[in-house]
Amino acid sequence: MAKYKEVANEIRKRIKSGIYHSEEKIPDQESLAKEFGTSRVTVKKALDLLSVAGLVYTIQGSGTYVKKNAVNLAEQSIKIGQNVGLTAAAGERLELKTEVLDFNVRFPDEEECNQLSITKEEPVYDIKRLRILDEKPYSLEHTIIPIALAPNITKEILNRSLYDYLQGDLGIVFGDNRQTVRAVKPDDNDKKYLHCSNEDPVLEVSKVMFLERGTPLEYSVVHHRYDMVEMSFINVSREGLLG
Amino acid sequence: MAKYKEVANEIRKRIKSGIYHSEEKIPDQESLAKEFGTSRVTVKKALDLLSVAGLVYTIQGSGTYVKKNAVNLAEQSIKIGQNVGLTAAAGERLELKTEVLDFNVRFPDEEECNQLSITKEEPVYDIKRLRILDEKPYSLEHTIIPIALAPNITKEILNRSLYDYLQGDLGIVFGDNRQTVRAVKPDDNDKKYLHCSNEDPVLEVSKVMFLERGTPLEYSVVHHRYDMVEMSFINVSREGLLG
DNA sequence: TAGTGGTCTAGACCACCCT
DNA sequence: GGGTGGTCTAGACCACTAA
Repeated sequence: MAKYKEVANEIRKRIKSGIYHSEEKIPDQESLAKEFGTSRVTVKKALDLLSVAGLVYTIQGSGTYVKKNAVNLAEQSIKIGQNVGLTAAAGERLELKTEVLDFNVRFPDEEECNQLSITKEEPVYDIKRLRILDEKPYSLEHTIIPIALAPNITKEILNRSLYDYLQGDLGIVFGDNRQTVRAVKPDDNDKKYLHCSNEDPVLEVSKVMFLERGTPLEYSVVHHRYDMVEMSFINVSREGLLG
Repeated sequence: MAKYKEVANEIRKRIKSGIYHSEEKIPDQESLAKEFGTSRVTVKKALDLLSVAGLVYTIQGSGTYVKKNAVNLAEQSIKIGQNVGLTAAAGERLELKTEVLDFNVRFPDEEECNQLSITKEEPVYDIKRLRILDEKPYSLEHTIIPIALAPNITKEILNRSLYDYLQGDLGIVFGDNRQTVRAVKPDDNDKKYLHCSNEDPVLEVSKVMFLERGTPLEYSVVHHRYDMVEMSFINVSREGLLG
C-alpha cells in the first residue's frame, strides 16, 4: 500500500478513536512528516484524502482541524448514492430473494439507444426482476444490457447475482454511474408485484452504469415501494476542483 | 490560479473541443509537462482533477485516455445532488416566486436536536415557504436553522433569498450536506399548497447542510410535486481512496 | 524490453492566519 | 513576523502494460 494511504488510515484511526478530538487542531504537516518518517508532500496527500472523505478541513496559514461531525461520517460511511433503506430498516437477519419475472432478447427502443449509446441494430437483454425481503416484495427492477458487453447471461445467473457474474466471472470493472430519482404513480406491474394501491407512491430510480472507460454498460429503471426504500447520499463540498 | 488548475482547464478545453478525441490516448505526462513548461508532478495533479471530474481515465503502464462519455459529462456538468428538474423542464424564461407561509421562533423538537446537534434550549427558526414557478406551486420547504448560527433573519430576507443572505451578507461558507430521498403520500399541506390529490405522490427530500467546520447549519424537509421535480446525481467511482 | 503512470523526496517559495 | 498550509521542481525508483 502506498505510504500516503497508510498515513491517511493511521490519522483516520486516531480521529475515530478520539486521539485527535473533534474541533481540535491536529499536528502540523512538518511534525506529522517527521513522525511518520516521510516527506511533507506525502502527508499533504494523506490529509487531502481525509478532507475529501469529510473528516478534516484545513485553513491555510492556520492548520488542519477535525470536523465536528467527523466521527459520525467515519462510522456511517455511507457510500454516495447507495441505497441504505434496507439495511437501516432491517436490524436482524433477513431473507433476500430474487424472482426473475421476464428474461428476453430484443432490439432496443429509442430511449435505450440513447441511454446506452448504441444503435437500433445492437441487441440487448431485457430483464425484469422482483426483489423480495422476508416474503415482502420491495422493488421491481427493469434492466437493459447490450448483449455484446455481457454475453452468456442465463436465467440461472439472474437467480443468483447479476453483479457477481459481471464483476467476478467476466472481470468487468464498474466506473461512474448517473442516477435520476422521481416519485411516480404506480403502474400495473407495481400494483401486481409490489402490491401497490392507487394511493401508494413509487420511488423510481433510473440509472446508467458506465464502465471504467466510459462505455454505458447497463440502463435500469427500478421501482421501489415507498415504505421500504429510501436513498441517502452525501455531497462533499469540493472547492479546489477546476475553475 | 494554480498552475495545475490551468493545465487541467486547458486539457479539458481540448477534450471538449475535440482536439483530444473520445477514446483516444492523450500525450504522456512527460510530453505534457514539457509543452506546458512545468513538472510531471504538476501534470499528474491536473490529470487527477480531470479523472475525478470523469473526463479521463488512466491505465498504469499504458497511458491516459479520454472517456467515451467525456463530452457529455463536460457539457451537462450536473453538480452532484443538485435539482435539475426545473431547469430541464423550462426551456424559456420563467417566473420563480417564493411565498413565506410561516416564520416562527421556537425550541427544537427531538428530531431537530438530533439532526442539528443542539440542545433543547437552543432556539431555532422555523420557516415554511412555498416555491412557485410560472404561477404553479412546485415545492414546499420546511427549514429549521439555529438562531445562534444565522441571526437576524427577517421575512423580507426570506422573500428574497435565504442563501444569498447566509452566503453573501453573513459570509457563511457551506460545506458538505447529507440528503435522503423518499416517495411519500401527500399530507394536508401538500394538498392545500401543492394542489396534490390523494393519488399524487410527493418526492420528499430531507437535507442537513453543514458548515465548513462540520457544524450543522440547517435541517430541511422539502416536498416536491412529483410531476415538476426530479433529482439527478452522478457517482464518480473512486478507487484510490483509503482502504 | 521500452514506454508510461504512480509514488516519493528534499528543498524552495509563496499566501495566508494570527498575534 | 512567526507559524502553517499550498504549490512547484528535478530527479529518482517502482509497478504495470504492451509488444
